[in-house]
Amino acid sequence: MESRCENCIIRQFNSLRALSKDELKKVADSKTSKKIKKGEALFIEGQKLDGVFCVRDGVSKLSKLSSNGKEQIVKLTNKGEIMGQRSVIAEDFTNLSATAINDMEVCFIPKEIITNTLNTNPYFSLEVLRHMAHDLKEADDVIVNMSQKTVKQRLAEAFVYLKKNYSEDENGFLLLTLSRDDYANIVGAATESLIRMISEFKKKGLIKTEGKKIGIVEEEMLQELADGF
Amino acid sequence: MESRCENCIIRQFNSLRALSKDELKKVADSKTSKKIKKGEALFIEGQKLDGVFCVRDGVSKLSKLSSNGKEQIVKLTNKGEIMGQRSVIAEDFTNLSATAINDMEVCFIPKEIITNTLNTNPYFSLEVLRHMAHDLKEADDVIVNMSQKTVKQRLAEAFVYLKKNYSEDENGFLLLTLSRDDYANIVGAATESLIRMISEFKKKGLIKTEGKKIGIVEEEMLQELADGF
DNA sequence: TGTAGTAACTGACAATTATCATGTTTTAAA
DNA sequence: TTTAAAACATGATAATTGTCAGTTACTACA
Repeated sequence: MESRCENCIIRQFNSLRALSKDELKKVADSKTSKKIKKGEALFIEGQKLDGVFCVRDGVSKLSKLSSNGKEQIVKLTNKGEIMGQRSVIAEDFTNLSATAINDMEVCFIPKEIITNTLNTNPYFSLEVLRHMAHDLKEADDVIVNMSQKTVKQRLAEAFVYLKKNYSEDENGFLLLTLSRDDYANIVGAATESLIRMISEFKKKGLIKTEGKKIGIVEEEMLQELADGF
Repeated sequence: MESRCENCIIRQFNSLRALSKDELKKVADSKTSKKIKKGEALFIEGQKLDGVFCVRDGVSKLSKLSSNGKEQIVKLTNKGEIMGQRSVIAEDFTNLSATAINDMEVCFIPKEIITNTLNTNPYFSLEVLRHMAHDLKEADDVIVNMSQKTVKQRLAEAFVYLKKNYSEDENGFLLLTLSRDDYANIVGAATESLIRMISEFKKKGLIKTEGKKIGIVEEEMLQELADGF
């Protein structure tokens, strides 16, 4: 897998599209590709990152440990996203851990390339800035949801979100399969509470399950539930 | 109050310090100063902002309405901070409302100046980026606290935060006086629950009150409480 | 292919938090 | 200075959510 960034479609979806041909060449020359197996960590909260990760394939969770020892999932990354930029830009330790939810393919880009380009190419900075602005807005939304909604509402919202962003297979099951524990850590609830709620949703016909797999049956009703009706 | 940005100390604390003399002059020529009274809004969720606000004095709350109609305070701004940049950069409606908690003095800088400078001065972009990276990290922390901590812990944390960031008067009362409602909206709880908790903290000698004013008595114990001991 | 370990699930109960109702105090305006 | 409105406060109760203690089901691997 030594493909050149110049030919990589993924980059169209992130800030790397603002790079010139020359810059892109430099990235391609210094990047390394990695495969990460399901369950493995890309990086861990508190580490110093010496580069960023560009996700070619697979999904990861960005999480943080609370002082009570529970993990909170802050964000799921999409294909094409860049991880670790916050830490590289702020020259700071990561505040989050990244763990592969399924098998992943990522490219690692050393931080020197990133910071150099930030210093010289304002379009790149602006792209990164836009992306971060988007993340910040999403984070605000999460804060409001976490503080003002019940666990039931948050779970309903999570299902709608997953369907919209990670689509489903031919039988109507979410392509992204999360453990009950992961769901609990997204929604911020005890695993047992969450399992009960999944059972309840299933009983009401809002979702269907098949082993770990979950399918969204009544998207509109889930959305209404999430909005408090 | 037609002071020149060139002489304004405030700018040392935000991304405007990356501006050249010329750029600063342009800002000074196009900026307007405003006084905002306690309780008044600087902007409201959903508005299109045509500039950013640089806070010279006073404190404001950035908040967002949940679908249940309750307000959630996402962040308090400090003197020197710039508000509205996320919206201007993303060319997006504001996702937050900004309301003055006490009387404020702010400078309004038209967005054209900001975007022009972002396009031409990479140091400025980088400064803005760093600031946004910081905000994003803080937002992650808030998410974790909101999801994993009890109301009691969150309130304890809020008190410690307020003492650290907004200091206190000669009698040991927090300089920033918030209504019980505001506290409830920071902590994400019903006002009644919050009032009860304040009474409890007071009874235990962790804080003292005098009308609306609140003083932190046992900072370490509050911090421990916040961390779950 | 058995078996250990993990994940999924359920019940009973306790703790936390919200809601409603009501009273008191403070604030601001006539 | 009176008076209405808002903010603060408390009690009773209900709803939500967490915890503990188990059982069952799946998965991996020796």
